[in-house]
Amino acid sequence: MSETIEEKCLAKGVKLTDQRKIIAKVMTEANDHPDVDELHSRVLKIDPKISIATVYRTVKLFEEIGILAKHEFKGGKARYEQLNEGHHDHLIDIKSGEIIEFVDEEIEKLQKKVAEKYGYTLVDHKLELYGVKKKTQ
Amino acid sequence: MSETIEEKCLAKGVKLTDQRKIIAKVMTEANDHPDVDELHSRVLKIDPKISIATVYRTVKLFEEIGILAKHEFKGGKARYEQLNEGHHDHLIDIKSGEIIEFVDEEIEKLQKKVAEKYGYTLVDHKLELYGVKKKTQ
DNA sequence: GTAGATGCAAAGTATTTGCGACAAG
DNA sequence: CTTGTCGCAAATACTTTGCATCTAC
Repeated sequence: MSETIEEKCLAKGVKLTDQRKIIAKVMTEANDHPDVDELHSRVLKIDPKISIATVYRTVKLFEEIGILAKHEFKGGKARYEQLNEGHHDHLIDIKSGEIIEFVDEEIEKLQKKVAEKYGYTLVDHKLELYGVKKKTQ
Repeated sequence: MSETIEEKCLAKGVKLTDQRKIIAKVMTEANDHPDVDELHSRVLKIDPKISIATVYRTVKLFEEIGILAKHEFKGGKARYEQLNEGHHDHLIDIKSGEIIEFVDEEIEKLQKKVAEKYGYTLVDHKLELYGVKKKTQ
């Protein structure tokens, strides 16, 4: 079911260059949400020749063919994460910057309902929660 | 209850310059979500001397003292709107760019619940729905 | 072999900032 | 008066792009 990024590229007729393979690998191994700079420096550790322009071009391409998701959280640079089957939203710790992924079916349903109510079909959405850790847990 | 922007500036000890008054007026009269360029050109019609730098500084200031909200919708420049008592979220028509404001108490409650579940106190959130108009309404 | 990808540096956008002149309180 | 603001232009931050070269298929 869950194919690798490389398989998806083949399926889409996208050329599999070394650079793309490396970027795919780094993103697959990442379990955070790196921005382009961060991604670039991780990629440089594998191949020090890859340019930042290629990284920009590649994340854009990967986003278009649906294997990466781009997030523009508050006041920062764009950050990316690998897109798997399961959709999720984000809860961001405004102190530490930590990002928690969550799914809430009920909210998803209500969103669809709101769109319908205004005569729209929901095609996408963005939900970000910003919070602070509670002291007494 | 709902004070004008000027009253809020006084209350916060913020100097009321002509430029700020004009920007406040334009934002108060706007019933859309202009970006800084658009705001600047509206402002120029009243006083052609006001610089874009001042507009940037002012919207930032107004955001800090809680009288404007900044939105960074998909792939565009930052857009602003006046913040009134009632909080609302946005439904964006991805074809026309039209923006519909909505409130859904149930979603709000669920968001708080999600944050709680992970041990967080919700301090802010962002919910944007992207949709296309239905043909048969 | 050829279409498309890469690296580089230059060009774009959007936004911020240093500074001397100026104005609000 | 004094502190903060303004306009200007230069600077910054992020991202895109033109072009000559190279590479996957």
